[in-house]
Amino acid sequence: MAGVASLPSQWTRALERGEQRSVKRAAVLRVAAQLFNEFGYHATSLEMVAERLQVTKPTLYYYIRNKEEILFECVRLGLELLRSAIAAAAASGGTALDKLKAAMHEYVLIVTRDFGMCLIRVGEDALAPAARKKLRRLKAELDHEFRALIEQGIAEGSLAPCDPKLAAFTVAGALSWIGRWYDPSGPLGPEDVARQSTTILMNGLSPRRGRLGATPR
Amino acid sequence: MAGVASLPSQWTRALERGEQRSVKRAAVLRVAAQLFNEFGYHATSLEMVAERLQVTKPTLYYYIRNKEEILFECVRLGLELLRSAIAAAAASGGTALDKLKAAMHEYVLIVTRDFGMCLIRVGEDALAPAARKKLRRLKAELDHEFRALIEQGIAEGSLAPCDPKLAAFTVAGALSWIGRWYDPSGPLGPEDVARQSTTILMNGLSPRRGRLGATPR
DNA sequence: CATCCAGGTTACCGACGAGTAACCTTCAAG
DNA sequence: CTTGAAGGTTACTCGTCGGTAACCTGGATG
Repeated sequence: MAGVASLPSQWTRALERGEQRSVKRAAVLRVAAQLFNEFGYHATSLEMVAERLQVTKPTLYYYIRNKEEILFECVRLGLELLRSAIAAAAASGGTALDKLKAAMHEYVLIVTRDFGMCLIRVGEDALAPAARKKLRRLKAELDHEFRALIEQGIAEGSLAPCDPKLAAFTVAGALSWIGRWYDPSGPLGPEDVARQSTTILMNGLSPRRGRLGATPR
Repeated sequence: MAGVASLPSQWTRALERGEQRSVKRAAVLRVAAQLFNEFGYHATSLEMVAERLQVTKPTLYYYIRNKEEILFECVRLGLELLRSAIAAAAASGGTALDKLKAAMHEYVLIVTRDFGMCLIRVGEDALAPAARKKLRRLKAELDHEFRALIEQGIAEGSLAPCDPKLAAFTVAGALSWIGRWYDPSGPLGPEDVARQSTTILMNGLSPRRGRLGATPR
C-alpha cells in the first residue's frame, strides 16, 4: 500500500482497478462456493449468486466466463489449499508421524471452510471432461504426497506397516467426510474435531496396551 | 412360487401383475440410482433413465410419481440396507468389538453397491424439506445404533475410551467415503477394501507394541 | 364379440436457467 | 467538453427438462 502510493497515479489507478476486480472476482467465487455447498451445483442458479452479492446476473459475467468456470475455480482453490498445507507439513521438521499428524490437522481445517467444503461436497463431476481431468490430476498429486508421507512413516517405523494406498484413502476419507456434516454455526470448533478425529485415526478404536495408550502428546 | 400355482387363476394373475409392477418399479429405481451415481441427480434426466430401460419417459410415470420420489426411494433403500445390516450385526453374538467389526464390514459392502452408493454420493439435499426430514431421521437412527455399539464396546473394555459421537462420525465417514471413489469395475473387490479399511480403523496408523500388534484375525 | 384396462406411446406445455445484446452511467484523460 | 472505457443494468433468446393429455394396443373377461 505505502509503496504503491508513490507510483504515478495512472499506475496506481490501474493497480487499484485490478485489485478491485480480483477482489470482487474472489467474492463471486466465495459466495458461489457457499451456495454450492448449501444447495448443490445444479440447484444453485447464477441469479442466486448475483442476488446474494447485491448485483444482477449479467454482472457476474464481467468477472467469470461461465458457471463451469466458477465451479472449476472453487474446486481448484480447495485443492490448492490442501496441497500447500500438506506440502508445508511435509517440509516441516520432525518424524513422518509428526508431519502426518500436522497434515491431517490442517486437512480438517480446510475442508470445514468454503472452498475445501466445496471440493468435498460438490466435486468436479459436473464439469466437462477436460476440466475434470485437470482437477483429477491435482487430486492424484495430492493423494501421492499424502501417501508418500505414510510410506515414509512406515519405512522409519513411526507408523504401523499397512497398504499405503488403502491407508491414505481411509484416512483422507474420514477427514474429508467431516466436510459433509460439519456446520460452522454448530457447537464444535474445527480444532476440536481435528484433534479428536486425528487421534482416533492414529490410535484406532481397539484399546492399546502399555503406556502409549493414552492419547499421545 | 409353488404355493401360488394352486390358487385361482385370477388371483395368480393379479399377483403376477403386482409382482411385474414392483419388479419393474425396482428396475426404475436401480437404473436411476446408477445414473445418479454417475452423473448426479440434477444432471440425470428422466429421459436418460427411460432410455436405459428401453422405454419412453411417460412410462416411468406409471411406476413413480415424480423425480423426487425416485431419489427419495433410492436413499431410503440405501439407509434401510445399512440399518438392517447394523441391526443384524448388533444382534449377533460375540463382544461389542466383534459386532462393530461385522457392522463395519457390511457397511462397506453396501456403500459400494447401487443404493448405498446413491445415499453417499447424492444424498438427500435435493429433496423438499419434508422428505429430507424423514431421511435425516433415518440417518439419525442409524448413527444412534452405530454409536450405541461403540459405547457398549467402551463400557465392556473391548474398545478404547473416546468420544463415541466423534468416533462414530470418523469411522462412518471413512467407510462412507469408500462409496465415493470405489469402482466396481476396478481391481479391488469390496471384500478386500472392507477388510483393510476396518483393520486400519480398528488398529490406527501408529504402530502397536506387544503381540496384539499384528493385524488380528 | 364387445369391453375394459394395464401398460405403453406420441405430442405437447410451462418453467426455469444459462448466456447475450444493447444500453446507461460515472469518471479519468487528453 | 468530449471521448472512451469500466462496471453495471434491463430485456431478451433459447435449449432443456419435468410433467401432462390424449391416444393406441393386446389380451383377459363377461
